[in-house]
Amino acid sequence: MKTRSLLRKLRNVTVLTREEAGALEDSIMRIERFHAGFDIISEGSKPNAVHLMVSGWAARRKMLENGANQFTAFLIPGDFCDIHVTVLARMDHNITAITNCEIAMIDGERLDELASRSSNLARALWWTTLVDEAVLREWVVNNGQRRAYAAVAHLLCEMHVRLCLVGEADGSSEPFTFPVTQEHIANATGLTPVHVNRTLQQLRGDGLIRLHSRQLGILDLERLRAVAGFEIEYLHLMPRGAGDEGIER
Amino acid sequence: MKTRSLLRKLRNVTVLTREEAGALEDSIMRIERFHAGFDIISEGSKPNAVHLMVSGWAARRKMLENGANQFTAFLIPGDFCDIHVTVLARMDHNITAITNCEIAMIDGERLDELASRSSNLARALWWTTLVDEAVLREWVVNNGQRRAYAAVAHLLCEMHVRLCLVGEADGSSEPFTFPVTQEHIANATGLTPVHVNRTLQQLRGDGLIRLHSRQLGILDLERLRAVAGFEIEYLHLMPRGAGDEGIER
DNA sequence: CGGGGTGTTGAAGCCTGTCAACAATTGTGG
DNA sequence: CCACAATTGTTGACAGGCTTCAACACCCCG
Repeated sequence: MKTRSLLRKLRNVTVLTREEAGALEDSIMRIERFHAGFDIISEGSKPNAVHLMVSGWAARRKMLENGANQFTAFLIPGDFCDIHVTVLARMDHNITAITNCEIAMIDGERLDELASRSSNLARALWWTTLVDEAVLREWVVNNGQRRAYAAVAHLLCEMHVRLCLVGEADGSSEPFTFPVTQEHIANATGLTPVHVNRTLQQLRGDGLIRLHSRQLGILDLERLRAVAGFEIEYLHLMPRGAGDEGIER
Repeated sequence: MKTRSLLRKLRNVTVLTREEAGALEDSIMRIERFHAGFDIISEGSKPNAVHLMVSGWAARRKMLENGANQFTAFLIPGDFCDIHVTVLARMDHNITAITNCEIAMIDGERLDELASRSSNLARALWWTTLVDEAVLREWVVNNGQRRAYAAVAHLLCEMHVRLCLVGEADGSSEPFTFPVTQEHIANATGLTPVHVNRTLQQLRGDGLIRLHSRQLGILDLERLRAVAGFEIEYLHLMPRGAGDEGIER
């Protein structure tokens, strides 16, 4: 079940039939593995398959002339790297593996077919795209308006919810795997690694989080969300009303 | 021809038949007018029509608890405010009129129909969506990595190209209408109005732009793009290869 | 045991924010 | 068409958040 995470995510907002789920699974042509630090998709390339994250973490990465990197998204299991690439000629950014990753290569045309046969599935796939966009807008806010302390907190809140959606975390204060370095957080928030370090120390000192050896524990979710100005509505989890296992609203 | 700007934009990347163009025009139910400063669509609302910018400028605006505003896009003629809203329950941000605006209200279902009948049109609409997303990623970079000077320059470069695409500017150094206040630029770049002012003075002093009474003249496009680190590829203008009237690559 | 990546700390400086006042421009009503 | 008000743009002084640079500690892995 390489689509396990994806299905779990979709089922937060819709009901999928066994057939729809099976068809998704069957659209996978093969699995590819990438080592941490390597590019899964490179800027300028033209992917000939849709890439779906099966396991591991990756990042959308834009490079600047001066060598700086800015992430525009973290990709976790269940996320598409490039649903709809077929429309555009070339990738305008890189997708880079943060940890070792398993990527499902999906036949794009077959996916289109499935969507045209099941309006329900089409809507669900649309939903993932639009939520990705909403997250991206929130990243603009993070980089533009929030101070380091709130920005880092917000990022942690976002990832926590998204991880919950695919079952990689739960609503408790139990630590979950959070395999990014402080430099990765810096690339995501537009801060320097040094300042991320100091900011994390503050968050730890304030009793909001625990973050050690790639394990993140959220000690006081309510307060963390408060300092982050995190409002969960932008993730659009409402539609079905069920399936929100353990995610605090 | 309320779809004039949209058609002009789409024709930069594809060929549209007279029928396709006519069908788009016919999908417009009515035109609504909004005064500068007012919300066209509000956070939390559920639009029952697709909104297309016909004339004027608007902005996607996210509000923070402290009252701060962050823009996540400037909308100009030919841009959709919310193509695909039907998929999500509610707007997670505001669309605010910067100038007086004319908005075409389009029947969403009819638009879906058109797209399903013409894969060419569907692709073109997809293209607009994906370019909007690419622009959004670039805004993350702008807010995260670029210094004020480069960020403002980049924003001007982006708007210049986009205005060219719909015929509101050309490739010359002739001034064109650029109806935003320094506060708007501040909201877009994550800077304060005061600092935007100083940054614009620098850009003017360096002989790169002229900006007075809502008219922007780009005096040295090449140098402006250089200081901005502006690389036009992210706007994905290639596909058709023609139609790039006066836009410098 | 060694080495590279990662995390941590300190000092110094700069970019940008803040506050506040004033100038210029635009819009409005008489 | 002028006068006034409101908005927008401009300037200066000062503060502060974050960066930069550099050194060192830690940890995991071969």
